[in-house]
Amino acid sequence: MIKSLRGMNDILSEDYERFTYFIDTASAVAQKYGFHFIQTPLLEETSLFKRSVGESSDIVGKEMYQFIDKGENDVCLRPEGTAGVVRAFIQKKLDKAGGVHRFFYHGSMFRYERPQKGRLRQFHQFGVESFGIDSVYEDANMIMMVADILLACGIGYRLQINSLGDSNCMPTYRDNLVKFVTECKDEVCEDCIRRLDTNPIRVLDCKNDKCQTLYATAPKLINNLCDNCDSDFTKLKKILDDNNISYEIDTNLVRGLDYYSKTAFEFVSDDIGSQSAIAGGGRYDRLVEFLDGRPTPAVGFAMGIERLMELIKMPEPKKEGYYIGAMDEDTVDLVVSLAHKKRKTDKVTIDYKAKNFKNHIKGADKVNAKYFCIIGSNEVDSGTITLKDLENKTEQTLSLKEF
RNA sequence: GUGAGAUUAGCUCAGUUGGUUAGAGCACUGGUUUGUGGUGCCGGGGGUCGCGGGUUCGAAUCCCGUAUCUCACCCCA
Repeated sequence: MIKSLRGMNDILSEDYERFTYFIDTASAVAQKYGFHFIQTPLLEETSLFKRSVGESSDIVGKEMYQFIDKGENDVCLRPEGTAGVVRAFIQKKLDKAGGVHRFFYHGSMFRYERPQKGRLRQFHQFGVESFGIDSVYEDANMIMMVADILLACGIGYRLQINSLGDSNCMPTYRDNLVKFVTECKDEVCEDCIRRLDTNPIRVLDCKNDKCQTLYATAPKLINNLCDNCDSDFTKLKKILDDNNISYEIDTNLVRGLDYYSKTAFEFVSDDIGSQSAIAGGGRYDRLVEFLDGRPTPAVGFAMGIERLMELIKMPEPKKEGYYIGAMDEDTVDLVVSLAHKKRKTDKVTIDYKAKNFKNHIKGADKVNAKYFCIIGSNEVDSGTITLKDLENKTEQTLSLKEF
């Protein structure tokens, strides 16, 4: 038997119902916030991700589905959504057009990782990106949108926020942190030594207890923000307070992708295992210019749909459509014709076999039909059919033509 | 990439110190005498016990390898 590749799942039946329910719900919220759908290719030039996500990240370093295509182009399946949207934004010259551009997207992402709960090699994200607004109100707007989406799906969460500083205050802070960690280099774990070279800020969320004890006295970025970043962060907290969105400040919250600055946030769930981040995002004011666009402030987020799946509370399924059954072999033809006619406007389920009443009604219940009718010799003789409403348990008689 | 646990019917799982023909519940399917409600009753189909080796008179059971899943590390949505 040929099986799907490791970490790549089929989505069908109830999973598909949940999946599309989430996308429909999230899309509706995004549209209320004035965002427009954008679809970008699954395959992009590899350098796009090297320049945006960053070569130091694990994603680019070892998790990309990368290959040379038949035209000798170095390409890869997208590992995340933001880079492609930014590329499209620049390619369509929207950076030069000025103004505000707001997009949402959803689709498959690919990372060559060891699969576990909430982590797949092909997974799906719903995300939004907002270009052209440097106001912290837009950062808050993102957080409120995620909160609205999660609320609409009945999903509980904890919100963690932090500020990563900007090109003004971050580099100075990073140097100080490197100095601090270097001084206790003999005591920290191997991973942290590695992080000093690759991405020093990441030492802050090291899970090693010993490291955490050492870092308790490390300089905190939150205390070393420049005036602009500091006042924005204060404002962000006020907006969230004013709108009754509770949050925790996590000074160790570090986004894994290089392009983030200033506001960083993560929505986590305590009910889905160790891969607990269900949504994450933040500001990335420098990314457009890194990708050769005109400098444009931007902010966005992405949600991991697979991680949300088991948390989504679905609405009660409603009875819908018709079930038509034949009592005799020679009325099956009529049932098929009636179904064909009725399907112009409604969902219709039929069985090609003649059965008795009880068996047909079992079938009707199984497909959750709202109306039930059965065609036997009585109906053919009288030219009428009896329509039974399975919800209200009422019946009405119609002529075959009226049906 | 590292470590641990799992894999038996479509699904969830039993299966004794290795011993006849591998079971249950749910699901599926047929019947319940061709006309009014699902839940009742009676039947039926369905398994290369993940795959490949080995030990043994004999393996679902013990050993080795391998694939996949799960959990954790790493990383991230």
